[in-house]
Amino acid sequence: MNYEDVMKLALERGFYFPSCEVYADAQAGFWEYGPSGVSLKNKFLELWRRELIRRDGMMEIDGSQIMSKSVFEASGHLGNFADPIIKCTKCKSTFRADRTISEISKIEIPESADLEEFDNAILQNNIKCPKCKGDFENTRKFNMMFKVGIGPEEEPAYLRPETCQSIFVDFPRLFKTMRGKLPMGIAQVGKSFRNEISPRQSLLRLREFYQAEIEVFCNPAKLDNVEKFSEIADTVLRIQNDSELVSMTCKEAVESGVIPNKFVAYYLGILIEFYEKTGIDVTKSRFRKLGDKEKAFYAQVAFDFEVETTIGWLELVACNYRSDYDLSSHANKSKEKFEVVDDEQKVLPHVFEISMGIDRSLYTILEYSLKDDKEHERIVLSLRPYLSPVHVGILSLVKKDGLKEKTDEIYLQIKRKYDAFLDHSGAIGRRYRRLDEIGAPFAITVDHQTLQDQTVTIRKRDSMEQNRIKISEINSILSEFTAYP
RNA sequence: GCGGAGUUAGUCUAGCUCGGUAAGAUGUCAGCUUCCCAAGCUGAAGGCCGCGGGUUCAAAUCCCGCACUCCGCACCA
Repeated sequence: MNYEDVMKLALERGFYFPSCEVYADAQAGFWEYGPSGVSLKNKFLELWRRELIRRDGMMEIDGSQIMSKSVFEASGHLGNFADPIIKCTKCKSTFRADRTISEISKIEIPESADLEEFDNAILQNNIKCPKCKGDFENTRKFNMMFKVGIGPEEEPAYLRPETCQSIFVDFPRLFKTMRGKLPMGIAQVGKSFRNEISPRQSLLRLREFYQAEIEVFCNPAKLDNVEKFSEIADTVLRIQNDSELVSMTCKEAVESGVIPNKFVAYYLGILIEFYEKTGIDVTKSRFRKLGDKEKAFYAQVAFDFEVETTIGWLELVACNYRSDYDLSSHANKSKEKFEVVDDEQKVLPHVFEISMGIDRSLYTILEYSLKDDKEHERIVLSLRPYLSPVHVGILSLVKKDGLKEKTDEIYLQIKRKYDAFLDHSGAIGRRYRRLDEIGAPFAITVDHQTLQDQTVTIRKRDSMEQNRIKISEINSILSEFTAYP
């Protein structure tokens, strides 16, 4: 199913919808998760914790969203997380200064250059607005961070543009107090904020968005000394290097040099094993190795994990080898010591990060799971049972003859343990269809026979087949089939 | 931010040319009936027609701004 089908489902069934929508001054790029969306998101994150955090023995923190100016001076975001832009005085169109100059005059100025360099180049080469030939205003920087004023004096601080900065800043304390030992993974789930020029496509480009970030701190001398590598040595990765897409095992990727070392390969391996369990078809995915121009300013080696969707390739995860960029910057700025002892030697750890876009991942899971079952005239959200917002619908075939009461009784027995939805009203087929649309993998129906022999029917979402089971078996069956893998 | 297309009940759409205080389908809720896959009947709720201003006795309809959504450009998780 395509973007519009997913969007419609999201709006109608409470997955997500625009923020502040009743007001005309609502800004673009802000969306809210409804009940189904929150339930899906929570389950997705639980899977992430199981498959990455616990699997690798990482620790998880929860940092502030507002961070001090110094953090972003050190991280480089104040200087680099900004585009030089120029605005036409006549038609008010805005352009990227570096791109416009290179297109018209073939002069390459790095985007981090002084603003005067852009102005000079524009003057000397007589560069005019490509649309209306008007003159440009002076070049200015558009920083994508949201600035906030703290307290009555409005002391400047910023909403974090990525969650990981608190991980870097907290690293010395965590290493000391949590008995740290390299390699050490620290993870965080939370909101990040970027003042995008043009937010677009609901969850896919937001100004306020969720990230699940993992920063693994390691000894740069030991990047090929990875005990756990054997766990993923035979896991297949699809890697796009330049224009060529190749499928190879992690072991082959390291041996051929496509991936620089076992350390990076291990994390790409467990990442793809995680995504396999979300229901996304990983044969439609790739790790795209980024060229120098595409990489973020802090990255030494970068792979984007992308999945093919109906609106094109979508970047879900950025995997960056950040070297000691962050720790040395924070060490210099703060004068704190960020070195740690590994094998009786002082080292400044290097960092490999797995920066996951949660909202985009959830969208992609929905798109891959949503099916149009034309034969039975229904829309089915075939989510993996452990990700479904509702695990089971509890239905009475009819309300009368005590069936309603019996149904309520069963619902009460299981509602704390499972996400169960109780429904008595309307035709039974209609209720099954509704459950199909929110992805409930099971429906339990109480009928007249239930009152005689304490059995119910259990219906499976994907096959629509029904079996009769004992009430006493409901718990063990649901427990088995809604369990995480 | 630019260019193009849109915005009328939860959803989809009619009405706009030719101003006269909103229509249908579907969905939702309640009841009856049937009793295992969107059946039927009855009833109800739900819309300051994206927002603001103007023209007019009167605006969903005409005019002007703005916002948002979608498609391209550029940027990114």
